Amino acid sequence: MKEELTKHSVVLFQQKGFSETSIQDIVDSIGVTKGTFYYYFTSKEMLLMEIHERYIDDLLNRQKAILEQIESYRAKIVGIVKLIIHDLQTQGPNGRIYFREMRNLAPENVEKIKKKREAFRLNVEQVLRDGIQAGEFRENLQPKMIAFAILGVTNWSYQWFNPSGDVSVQELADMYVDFILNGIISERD
Amino acid sequence: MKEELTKHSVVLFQQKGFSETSIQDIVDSIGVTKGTFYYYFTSKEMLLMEIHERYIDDLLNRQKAILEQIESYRAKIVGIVKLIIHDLQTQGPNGRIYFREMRNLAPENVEKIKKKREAFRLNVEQVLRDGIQAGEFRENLQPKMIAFAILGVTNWSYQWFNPSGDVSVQELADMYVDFILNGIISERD
Amino acid sequence: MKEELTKHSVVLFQQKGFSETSIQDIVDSIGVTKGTFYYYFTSKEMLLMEIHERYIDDLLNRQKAILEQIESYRAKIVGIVKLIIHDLQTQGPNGRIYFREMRNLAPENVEKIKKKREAFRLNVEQVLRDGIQAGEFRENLQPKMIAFAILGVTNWSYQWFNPSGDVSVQELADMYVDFILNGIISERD
Amino acid sequence: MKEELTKHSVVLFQQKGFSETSIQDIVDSIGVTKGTFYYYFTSKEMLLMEIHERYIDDLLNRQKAILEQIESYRAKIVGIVKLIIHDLQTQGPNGRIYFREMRNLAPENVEKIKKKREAFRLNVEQVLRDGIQAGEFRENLQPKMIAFAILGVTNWSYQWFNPSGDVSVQELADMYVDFILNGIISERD
DNA sequence: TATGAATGAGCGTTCATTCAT
DNA sequence: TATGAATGAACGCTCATTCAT
Repeated sequence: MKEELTKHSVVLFQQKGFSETSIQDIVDSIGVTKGTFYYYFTSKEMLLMEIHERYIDDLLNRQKAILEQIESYRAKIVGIVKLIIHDLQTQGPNGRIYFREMRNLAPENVEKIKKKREAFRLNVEQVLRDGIQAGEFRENLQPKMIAFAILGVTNWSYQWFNPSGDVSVQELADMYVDFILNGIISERD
Repeated sequence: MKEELTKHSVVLFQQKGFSETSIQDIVDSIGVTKGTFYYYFTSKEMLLMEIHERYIDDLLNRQKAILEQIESYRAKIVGIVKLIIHDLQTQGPNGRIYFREMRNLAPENVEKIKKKREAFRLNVEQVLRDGIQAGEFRENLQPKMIAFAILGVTNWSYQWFNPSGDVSVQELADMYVDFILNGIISERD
Repeated sequence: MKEELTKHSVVLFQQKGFSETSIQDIVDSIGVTKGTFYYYFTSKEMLLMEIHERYIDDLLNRQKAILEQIESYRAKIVGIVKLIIHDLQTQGPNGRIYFREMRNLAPENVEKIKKKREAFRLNVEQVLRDGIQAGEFRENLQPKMIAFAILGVTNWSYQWFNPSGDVSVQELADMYVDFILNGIISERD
Repeated sequence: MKEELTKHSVVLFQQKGFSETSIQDIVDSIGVTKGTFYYYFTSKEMLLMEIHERYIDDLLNRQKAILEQIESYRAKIVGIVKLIIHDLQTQGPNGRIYFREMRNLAPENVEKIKKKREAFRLNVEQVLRDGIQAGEFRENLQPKMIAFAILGVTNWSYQWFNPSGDVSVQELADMYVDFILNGIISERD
């Protein structure tokens, strides 16, 4: 039941937004009463918190696996990009909430989640830094800014990409890996 | 007064979100009463609509100028990237609302705004398409997806970039132009 | 278990009030679940009813003993005053509920308790009436009003007296006996 | 309207208790909506706070007048007793709330009211102390405890006395003045 | 004897909106 | 042009109670 509530909440939050989704909406969507919701969650915020935490924890775990298993820094970046893009299909709504609704958490919870999100980004930064030193990436890159740029490319796709449209998730991932690695210019200046 | 209301609304919406900002909050921030608000706006949604429309119209105008005045396609892309990034400083709050709060518009209004946002993106797409044909950009690019990638890099910065931090808006813009044009890889494989 | 539930309820009711204490609070305080509560009590009101009834029945019994065993009417009054005041220490919380929470009983239960409370008071009244006739008390007293006055002095102490403070229960009882018998004036006019 | 709301609230609180009276009950009783209530009061607690404060402030003012205008200490005590008893008629419901519902205020507000209530009692204590020294009252009295006893007699009447019954407020006041001054015993032992 | 899941009614509160002035 | 009183619907949440197990 708790799982059920979470699952339906995620879909609703993604469709209408956290503030715009009422507990009534959630419980109506699975035919139980509000009391039931509060039997499983102490508050609406706690539900959002759980969704956030579960998502980022999962992401961090899988990022860790990539960082440990793959050797070249280029391959690590490729792995992380593909990780995010592939989630579009399997975790779509979860991700869309994750990338939007954080304002509605209490300050202390925002902090907790922010730390984990930063950890994810800092890992990307570290790969870039190491890869620059190893000569795999260009020397004049600012790791921090470029990490944000890469995450911008991938995360932004959660705003518009339709996994069941013309372009498949695989194709998108390949294109973005190529874009990130090579840019768009036809030949070096 | 209408201007005043809009300006303060933008700041509040950006800080707390549209749903989380009450009309009371808005009018309190400039010391008038709710009646006054409804003298100038027919509804809270209409205010949001105006903010959106004004922002995207302005963006489209300036994009148009770039497209018309600059010759090379590379330069056009550079121009558009710099346009978005520079707005971080001058239009920060406006942009942040623009990139987030669209859910709260009625379907017909969403459609209206969406069309204009698409126009902006389609212009980027067109530049890419033309640039590919002209040999300025790599041939194997999918213009649509790459347009989204470029906008991802730039728009995402509205989520985290602090214009008064270590890195200036100019520096960020330069870095992102470089990233978009050249990617991160050190040398072609 | 029933005893356990009652005992903890009494303490909680006294601390927070009947309406402000939830069944959850009660069962949490002894580590069982709500189901258990409803196994032993048909409703929250019934618990309150039992507390009230038990308290007043006990009080009536002990009042009866005093009325039967002691001869002089003055001594009977002294006995009753001491009975109430001494309960402050042994029955504190019980008494405090008794003197406050009756509103939350159903009308028919209120009636039942009220009758017993009245019986207690009427016994005081009777002692006064008999004592006046026997010349032990002043002639111009209205027994009913004076009974209320005496109970006011004693019962009110449940609102403020701290049995473990400077003044002991014994001292308070002695003072109040003296006050009730002699008043405060220094000499007869 | 605010006055109206307060007046009806007082009656309802007295009849059913604070927790047992809903905002809906209050607004229904004068045919407005809940929104109206919250236009005038920031919370239910604030309403209770206002009732308390208004009542105790008024009481303190009138007590002050008595303390200043009347010379003998006996007369001062008589004045205070009559003040409280007479309020039964004019302020009945207000008083009944005052003597019961304080648990529902936030700690800081409880403190504020408690201080004022204590001031009232301490004034009685002071009169007793001065009166003892002046020889108007018996020497062996403990002012603090006796102050509580006197207030017990008077305040308790708010629990049972019906001003429109057999005994008038004046008669009750006279009886209680007599009781407090002389006690009930027929002759000294 | 005790649990735990579920209910449903109600509560205090918020808020966009209306409208007479 | 602006106010302030009022509305009414909705919201997050609580809680006494039920009941199958």
